[in-house]
Amino acid sequence: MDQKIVDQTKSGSQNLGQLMMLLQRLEKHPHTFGEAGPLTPSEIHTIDAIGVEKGVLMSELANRLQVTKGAITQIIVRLEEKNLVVRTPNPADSRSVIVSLTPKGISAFRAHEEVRLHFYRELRSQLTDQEIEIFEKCIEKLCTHLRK
Amino acid sequence: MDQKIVDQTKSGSQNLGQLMMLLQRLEKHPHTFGEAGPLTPSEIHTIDAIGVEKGVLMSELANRLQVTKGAITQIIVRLEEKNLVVRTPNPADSRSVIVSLTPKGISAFRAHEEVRLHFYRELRSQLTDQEIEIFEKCIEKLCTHLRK
DNA sequence: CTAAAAGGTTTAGTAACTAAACTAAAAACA
DNA sequence: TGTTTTTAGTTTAGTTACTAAACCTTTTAG
Repeated sequence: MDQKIVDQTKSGSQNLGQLMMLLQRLEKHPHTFGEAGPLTPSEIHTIDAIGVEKGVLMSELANRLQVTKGAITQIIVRLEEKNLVVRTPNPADSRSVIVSLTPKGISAFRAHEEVRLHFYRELRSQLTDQEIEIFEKCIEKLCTHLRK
Repeated sequence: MDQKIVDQTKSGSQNLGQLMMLLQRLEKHPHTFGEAGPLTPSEIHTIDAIGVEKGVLMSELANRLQVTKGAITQIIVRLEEKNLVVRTPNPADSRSVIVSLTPKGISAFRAHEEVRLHFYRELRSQLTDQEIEIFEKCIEKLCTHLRK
């Protein structure tokens, strides 16, 4: 009777596990984005977290990426050497440092955004409007569920 | 007009990015499974890939986990030291080695399976039957899409 | 005005790899 | 059959992406 549900749950959770594995694998190797040379996953991830809007403090970045301040210092040094970000002193508080993207960094950000969008558009093209709606809802649920 | 679709695609791809980040974060720290002590993500992942059915060759394991043979040797040495796996010579081919789970390893496998199932059941409980069906379909599409 | 907190950096150490050189056994070939 | 090539696995040295802890500087609080 409810053996069917048990089996469904099992295969569904396995599929979800599969998906997680594939996503992880996707984000494992360096890729070239825009004018920037090949960037490691954590480099492009950091650029993504800085964003194009305005500068970010080191500590805010550590917060967004959920790593220690020391880790941020290290990766920002590397990105600065590659001319993808700049560090400017914060006029409002001389302890802190504002990190922002250089034009080259912005180009990498845009290129990465484009890759994501392309991927997602491709996926959407294979689904009906109703399916898309439900899928997005599920992803959001999954996210809130993971954040707990 | 189709500005709406553009915006939807953008937010959807951002949600998917969010999901990827959360999944990555989830699989970042060691956890305790069954009788085994705390296991790192790659340790439990390897145990998962070995499975309870029957032994696996080192090379098959490298294949499943998509890492080099050297990486497998290293992690299997560690898992063997922790008494979670055993290496037995392959009677059919003396070059190769069969890896299989010890009772302690099996207990970790089961515990991990249970965590996944619990997580997935929880998610399902928040969705209607129809939503579940569509969600699973989307996950499968996403998987095949990622494997391309 | 001093003590504590907050922002960053530095250093040493770890996990999880890779690439390349290596050994041994099995398969292919000629 | 004997030799070459391939396959299975190991070893080693080096890399990336961290963490934890000690350390400066400023800023904020009592």
